[in-house]
Amino acid sequence: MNPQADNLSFFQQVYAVARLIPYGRVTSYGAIARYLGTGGSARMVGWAMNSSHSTTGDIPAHRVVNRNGLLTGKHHFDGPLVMQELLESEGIKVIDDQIINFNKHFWDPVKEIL
DNA sequence: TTGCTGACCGACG
DNA sequence: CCGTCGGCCAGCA
Repeated sequence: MNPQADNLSFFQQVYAVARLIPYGRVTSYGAIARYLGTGGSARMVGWAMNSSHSTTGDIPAHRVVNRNGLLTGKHHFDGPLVMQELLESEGIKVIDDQIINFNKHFWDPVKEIL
């Protein structure tokens, strides 16, 4: 089979969507995974973010949180407080690693991107 | 090469 | 309500 059957690899697709996240908005790993059609591969989305530091281009990984709006991956940044600071810098309130009004800031690629 | 782990999610009991 | 399990894919020992 052609490894290039699809346009881009799974990781590349994740990076593409992550870059499309608008300022002051957040999304979840599962939402991205669902948009890619993988659904259950939500873990790979997080793994892709882990490799995002290796990729060229700005990947707003701080705008990607888990389904609960919890900053689960904050420890993977330069510091455990970097993610929260970045979100607050964009007008998103974060208390105890939990995004306030998460639903209001939530950005679903499936609904936003057609 | 095989096996385990991982920034998750949903279902089941 | 809470604990547990399976699924998905890629990287690493």
